[in-house]
Amino acid sequence: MAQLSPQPKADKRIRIINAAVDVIAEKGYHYARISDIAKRAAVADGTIYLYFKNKEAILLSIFEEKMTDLIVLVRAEISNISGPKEQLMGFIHQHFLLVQENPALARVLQIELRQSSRFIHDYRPESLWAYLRIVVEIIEAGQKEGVFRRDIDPFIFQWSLFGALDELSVQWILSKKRERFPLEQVVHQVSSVFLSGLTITQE
Amino acid sequence: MAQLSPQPKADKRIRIINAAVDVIAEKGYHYARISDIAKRAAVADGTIYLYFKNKEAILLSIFEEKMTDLIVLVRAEISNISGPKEQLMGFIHQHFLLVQENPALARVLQIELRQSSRFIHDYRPESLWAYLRIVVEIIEAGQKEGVFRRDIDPFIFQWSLFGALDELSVQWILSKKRERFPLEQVVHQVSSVFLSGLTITQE
Amino acid sequence: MAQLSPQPKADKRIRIINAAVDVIAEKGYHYARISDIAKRAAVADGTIYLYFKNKEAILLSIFEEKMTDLIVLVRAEISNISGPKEQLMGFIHQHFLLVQENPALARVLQIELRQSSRFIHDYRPESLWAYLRIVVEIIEAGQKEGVFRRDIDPFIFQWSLFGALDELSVQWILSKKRERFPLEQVVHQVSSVFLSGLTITQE
Amino acid sequence: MAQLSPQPKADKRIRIINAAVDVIAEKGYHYARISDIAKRAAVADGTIYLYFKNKEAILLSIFEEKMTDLIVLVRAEISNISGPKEQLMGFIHQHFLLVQENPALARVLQIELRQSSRFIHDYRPESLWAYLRIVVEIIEAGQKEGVFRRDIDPFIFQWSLFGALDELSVQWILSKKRERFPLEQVVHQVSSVFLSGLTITQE
DNA sequence: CATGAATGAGGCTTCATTCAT
DNA sequence: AATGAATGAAGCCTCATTCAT
Repeated sequence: MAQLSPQPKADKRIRIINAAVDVIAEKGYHYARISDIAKRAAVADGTIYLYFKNKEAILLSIFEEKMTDLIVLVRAEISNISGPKEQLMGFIHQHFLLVQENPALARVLQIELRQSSRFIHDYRPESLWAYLRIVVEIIEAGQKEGVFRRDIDPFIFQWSLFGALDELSVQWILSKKRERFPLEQVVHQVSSVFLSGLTITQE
Repeated sequence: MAQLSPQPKADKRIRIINAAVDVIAEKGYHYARISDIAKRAAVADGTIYLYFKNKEAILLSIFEEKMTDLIVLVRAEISNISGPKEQLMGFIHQHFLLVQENPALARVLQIELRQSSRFIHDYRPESLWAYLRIVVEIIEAGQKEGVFRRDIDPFIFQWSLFGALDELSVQWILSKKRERFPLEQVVHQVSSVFLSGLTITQE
Repeated sequence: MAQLSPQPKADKRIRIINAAVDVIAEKGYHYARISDIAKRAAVADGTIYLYFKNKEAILLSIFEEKMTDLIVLVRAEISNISGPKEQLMGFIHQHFLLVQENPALARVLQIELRQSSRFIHDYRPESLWAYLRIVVEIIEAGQKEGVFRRDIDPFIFQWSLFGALDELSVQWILSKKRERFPLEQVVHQVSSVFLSGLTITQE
Repeated sequence: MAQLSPQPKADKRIRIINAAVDVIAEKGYHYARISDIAKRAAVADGTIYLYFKNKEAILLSIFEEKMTDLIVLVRAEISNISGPKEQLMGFIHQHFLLVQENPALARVLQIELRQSSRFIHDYRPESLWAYLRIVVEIIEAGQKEGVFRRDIDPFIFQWSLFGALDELSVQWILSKKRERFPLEQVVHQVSSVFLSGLTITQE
């Protein structure tokens, strides 16, 4: 039995995850069939169950693993930037950059994930919190440095910002004519509003 | 034969819609069974199909009808307020008030609706746009009056604000300990950030 | 309440029967809905159950009543003809004439009736036998007169003839291009074959 | 674990087809439940859908596949016979033989098949035409040889004969007391009538 | 580890029939 | 007698999951 699989080996789990991202992004979680994912991953249906407990576990694994990657990536980018305002802009920039470069993943993480009742009801999305912790840290640093208003609650702010980024991303993903909707401009506008709202006004 | 039905003629259609809101909010669209909705509405399963073409039509009807109500309500409230800043605060206030008073409906409108593939793929959520048009009108008025920054794109702003309101609502709905999360404070914080971000700084 | 119904009155039963013939001919027995029949008859769904026990009873009533009419009609025609050969030709002619003039009824009697499991399994189609008795009587008369072969079993002959008439009618009804398939020629051919087969050859 | 399944690998598809023939013959197409067929075939309900697109496809497959078999069989028999008259008798004989040996199949092919609206409306029953082509070929050969009357239209004749065979088969199948109705005699009578009707009379 | 044929639970929907008016 | 809104039983079909090979 020679090497037949296009990719080396052992990556079967990764192939399944990536296939799942694509298929779920295309059809939606509830309309994505295991057999679709298996076919795209070029494995047998049953093989999926060697790597994942069930369909929902795939979704949660996507979330866990991709978010972990993203956090590492974003943290790395942020660490090269100095100044809380600049870091927050960097975060916003990175977020949209990732959306732009991984629209399928973005769609799964932002829309489809919420289809899992476990995700909504029981699951504690630690990874999402870890992602947003980046924002909180920037804000708290800015507040300590006296750059950001102390009366802003970082907890509420993080969800406001995330909600805005999320919704704009969704609208961008769903948008038929994305050219009318350049992400660079979105980055600029969002940064402008949130930073103005956050920054202490020198009066 | 005493009067048993709580609402003698309270139209079955309304009963079904409200039952659907409750059940879908509880279990999620895909896990809400038609028979659950029928039972909650105290009608036979088949009766639902006298009023709605199919399951998805219930979801879309909820959206259409409830959004129409909301728009009327919010517009009425806004019309009593003068000044763009105050109106925007009023809008934010109203949004969270409605969420607080109709958590099940809020959940359906904000989370479950997105489960319908038709909603995502084909459907044009005119009602949502009509709702957000309220925001756009306030902003454009403020820009004309010179109260709001002209460089803010109302289109992007509306989605930022909506995203923030939406996400905070969701978090509030999902939040086990809502007391730690008083909506009044959320209103204050969000208004503060978005208004500061939007308002022209007098320097 | 003035006279509103287009037809005098009391004819509701007849209206239903005729509506049923049309609808069943169009859609087939199992795909014809009671509500379709009711609509075509311009009565309420429930009204049908004042005249018929259930859906199957409509089908059987169509059979009973229409066959009774047909038998009277055909017998009347035959009685004007003398000579067994001429009478048999007359019967064949009448059969196709009726098919041609009442294609919907023909379809129901010949195709759709067999959809009723009761018709197939329990029901004794006396009316059909009465119809075919006309054939048997002609044959037996012919045999007595020495015109028809005595070795022909009228019982088997009646079904042969009926099968041939039936099948040709069905093919004619189903035929898209009935012009290629003129019933007059069919009458001629069928009469020719069956009469030659039946008549004593003068050798 | 002894051998339990009667036909180890006797392809499930064949088991399903045969089960469907039995169940449909017994209860009629519209009253035959998929679960009945599955039970009789000793497979799960879902398994049927691995082999057939839907219920109607089972019926059409029965028709296609069984007719193909029948045509081969009948052609083989006919090819051993010389002389158009003898061949036509052979055809009639074979037809009733097959009915006698496969009453369930005969019932499905002759009665139940017509329940499928697709069969009636859209479907072109090529296989049936192929079956009847055997008759047409015999007649045309006989006409060429001068044995059969030239004024007989083979197209009309084929349907007459088929209708007669069909109706007699149905009556035989439905007949409670088949002994009163011996197929050998039916063969003889039908052959006699149709051959006399078809053969050129030597006067 | 891998396969993929087989399973079978379960839901949406239809529509004949009922019954309060 | 007539209505037609309401009923609810029942079936086709899907698809996540299993398991013999």
